[in-house]
Amino acid sequence: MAPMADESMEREAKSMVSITNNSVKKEFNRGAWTAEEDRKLAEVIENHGAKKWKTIAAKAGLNRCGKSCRLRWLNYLRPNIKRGNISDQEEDLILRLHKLLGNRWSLIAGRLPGRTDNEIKNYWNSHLSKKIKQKEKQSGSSTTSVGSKSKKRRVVKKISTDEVKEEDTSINVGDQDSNISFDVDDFFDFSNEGPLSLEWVSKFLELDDSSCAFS
DNA sequence: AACAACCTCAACCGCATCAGA
DNA sequence: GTCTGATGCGGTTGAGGTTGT
Repeated sequence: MAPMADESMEREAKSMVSITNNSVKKEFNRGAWTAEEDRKLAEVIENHGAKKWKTIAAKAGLNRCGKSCRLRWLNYLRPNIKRGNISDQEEDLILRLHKLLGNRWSLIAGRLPGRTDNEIKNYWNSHLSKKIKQKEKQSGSSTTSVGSKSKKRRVVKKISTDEVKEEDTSINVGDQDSNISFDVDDFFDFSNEGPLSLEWVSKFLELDDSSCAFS
C-alpha cells in the first residue's frame, strides 16, 4: 500500500481524540500521519536521536503521543526500511523462524534486515497463516507452532545471576518429539547484530532443514 | 455501474518489562 | 524494595483498496 500521508490530510481533523482524565484533558491527533508530520518527526529525531519519545513529540510540535511517534518512526520513517514485496527467500525464512519462535515478531524481524515486526506480522496474518492452513488441510497433518497464540510475554532479555526459569526459552526444533533443544536467546545472540548473516542462515537452515513446512 | 465481500496494512490498544529515582 | 514514567511487544481494529457478482 502506498503511503497514505498525502490523502490523509482531510482525515486529520476528524481523527482528534480527547483523552480525558477527570479534569485534565489532553488531545492528540490520531489516525494516518501527514507528510508534514513525518517531516517534522524525522527532523527532530535527526537532531536528538530516537529516544525520549514524549520529548520528541513535544519538540516536533506534533499533537501526537510519544508512542505514536515511536511507531511511526520504527515502521515507516526509519532509514533502510525495505518496502514492497517479500521475496521468496524472505518468506521461507519467516516460515522457518515462525516455526521456531512462534509469534515473536520482533525477533523474526531482527533477522530480516529492513523489515519491521509490524510488516512481518501483517504478512503472516494475511498470507502465510492461510497458506499454512491450506497446507494442513491438504496433508491432514497439524503443525504446532511454538509460542503462537500466547499472550505470554517475551523472555527476559537480561540474564540475572539467578537461574532464570522461563519455560518459553527452551525450544525444540522441528517436531515435538525432536530431541534437538537449545536456548533461543543463546541462539539469537544479538550482541553482534548486523545484516542478514549467511552463516547464521546456514546454521539455522541446517538445523531446520528436515522440518521445513514448505518453500 | 453498483454493491458486497474480501484483503491489506498503518495505526491503536493494553500489557509487560525496563530503568531510574 | 517500591514507585513511576518510558519503552517495547503482540494482538486487534478499521479505513481504503481490490475483486467478485
